Amino acid sequence: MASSIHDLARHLNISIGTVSRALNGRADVNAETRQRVLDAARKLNYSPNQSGRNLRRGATQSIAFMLQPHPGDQQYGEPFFIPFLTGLQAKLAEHGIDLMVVMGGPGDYQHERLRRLVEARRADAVVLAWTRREDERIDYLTEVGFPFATLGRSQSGGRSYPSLDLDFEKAGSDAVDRLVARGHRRIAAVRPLLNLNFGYLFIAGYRKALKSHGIDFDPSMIAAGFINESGGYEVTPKLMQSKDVPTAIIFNNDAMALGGCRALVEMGLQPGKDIAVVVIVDTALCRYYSPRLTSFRPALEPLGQRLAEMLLESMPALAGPEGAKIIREVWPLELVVRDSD
Amino acid sequence: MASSIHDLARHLNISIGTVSRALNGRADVNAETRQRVLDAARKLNYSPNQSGRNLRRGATQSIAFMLQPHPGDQQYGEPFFIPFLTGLQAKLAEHGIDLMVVMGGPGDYQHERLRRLVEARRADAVVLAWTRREDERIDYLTEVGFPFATLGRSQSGGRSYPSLDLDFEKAGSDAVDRLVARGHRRIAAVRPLLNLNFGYLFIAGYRKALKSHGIDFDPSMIAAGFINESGGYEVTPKLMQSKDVPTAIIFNNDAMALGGCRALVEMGLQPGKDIAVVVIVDTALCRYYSPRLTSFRPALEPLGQRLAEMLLESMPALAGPEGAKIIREVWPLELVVRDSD
DNA sequence: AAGTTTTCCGTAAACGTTTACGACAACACA
DNA sequence: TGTGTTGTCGTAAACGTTTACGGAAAACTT
Repeated sequence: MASSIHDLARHLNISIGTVSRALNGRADVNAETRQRVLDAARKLNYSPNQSGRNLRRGATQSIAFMLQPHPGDQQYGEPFFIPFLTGLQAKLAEHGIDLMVVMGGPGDYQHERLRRLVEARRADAVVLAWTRREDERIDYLTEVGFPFATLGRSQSGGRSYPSLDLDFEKAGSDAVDRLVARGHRRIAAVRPLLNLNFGYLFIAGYRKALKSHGIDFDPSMIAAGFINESGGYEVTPKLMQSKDVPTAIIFNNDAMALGGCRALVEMGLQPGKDIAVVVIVDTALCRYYSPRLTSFRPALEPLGQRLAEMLLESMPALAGPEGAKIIREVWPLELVVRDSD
Repeated sequence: MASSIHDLARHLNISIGTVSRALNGRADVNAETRQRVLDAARKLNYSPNQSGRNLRRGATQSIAFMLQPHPGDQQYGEPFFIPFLTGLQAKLAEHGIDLMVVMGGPGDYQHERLRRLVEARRADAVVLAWTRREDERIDYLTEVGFPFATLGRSQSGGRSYPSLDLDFEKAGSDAVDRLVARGHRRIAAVRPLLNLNFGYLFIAGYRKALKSHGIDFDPSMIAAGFINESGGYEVTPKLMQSKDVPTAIIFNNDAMALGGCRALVEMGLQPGKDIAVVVIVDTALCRYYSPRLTSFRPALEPLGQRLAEMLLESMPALAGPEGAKIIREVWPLELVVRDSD
């Protein structure tokens, strides 16, 4: 069943070298023989064995993404990542590169996994997510010189790798601006528990905006929880117990917001009426909840596409002769006004 | 940076053959030299190049899953697949096999993609989902003799491959039984639009149960839509326009149910009070909606684990000498009683 | 017509493994 | 001492590609 380049060559009475050259579009092969090779390849439906090609080329023509549960949590954040990966895959496919999503098990120590992947050279590069402020994966990859790009910023690894991030700081600040403009002064924020970078950025923007409006920062207006439904559900009641109750809550993502709203409803409060709710990272859930939640929405699929481009351009082997460009970008989040604030 | 088996051999003053044998745990190598090799391998942190190994072994030690948008729709069904893939990956990892999720772009013609994957031998086997009654992918794979397993049954390909499915027929029938027991006679069903097998099974169970209760089947009680939120939203009003309005609706999955409930609320009906709602495939969304939706819940992660086992046992190359066993199983869905019926 | 360039193709070496085969030593047995 | 047996290892071929190199023929040039 497995037809190799030898079969093809024998069938055409031609050398395997020529066949290979014809298939790979090199210049030094006669137009007519090339056509014959192409036809025969289709007829015998030959397609080159990846392992052989990889070995010879020293590259796998594929890029890995580690989809892993949020550390400390059991959530994959898939409503966020799936559209992102769709974009990533689409752009890579244009360059004939495969995307390989490796799933990290719940109890998996991600770093070991990454190490194996890199050392075995299963992929030519890797895309990282859930970036932390100090990220040992980034340190490791820069140290061994393995190509990668990150979704999200970090303070590790210098400026040696492409990264693409959303402007959580601006979104946090815009959210406050908007709520203040609508008359709120007691504004709470729900952030992720661990030291994920986007959590810091969000809160930084939140505090900056409060200050600009002359509102004192009150630590009891901030709560941290797992970034899923339960996290929001558990944490929201605490905010409502402070003596000076908030009139608005900004959630760091929509899963948390859904949990938060559930808690509010159970406390007899109706989101959007008795208390304003704004969401920073809106995946797909916000628009289906009633009331539909006002949110900041990232352009996930374009984000994936762009990161693919940036990664490719940073890799000399793939980018062509003009060499490696390290690009870093921060994208805005689009405000989507709905009914909850 | 890339340390090969030659480096290791040279460093130990030993032949590469012996190194390879030591690393692969073969019997004909002295215990002491094996230890030396292992130590040196760790020290130089050597790990075998996958491409070389793949080429020689004729196997990639990895299994592919195509995660693709539901055809005709743009949804990936990720709340369903992510836990499933987690289980799949966990079991495969026990055998040292990687799971490679290849993302199909929205406009992607899946069959071409599959063909490329198979012909290039990027993986040793493939796991299929979204199985249809007649499935050209299954026909293709059986024809070329490429190992695979399916999540879901099909009528294609004979009994030559392992398959694991949920008992949608029983769930459909149980749902009706339960609703009838609670006094309903006008029971509607919302099924997926395309000829996906689980849709047929669900409706088959539904009709069988109706018959057993002496209720005539009424075609206007069935609606078909995209299996996402919008699908449920669009289709539900039609059901409510029939002259003899349903008092209960069974949705084929939770995304559709959410959309359906949204439509009902807009019509002034409160799910769980004015009209009963039951969901067949509950991923994670049901429990967060209010009222919490009564549903049939699949054990997704175990499902993935089991399918991995079944696939492995069907592959002589991996299963060991006792050879290939083709297993097919159908698993029950667990009823979770909540507040919506 | 001889020299020079161009076009096309075959040869063979490499990429990093695994493994069949044989070699050699050590040991056992008669 | 000769013959088998066992344990351990080295040699070299293979897996399917790609590509540097060189050579023969064809096409120009003078």
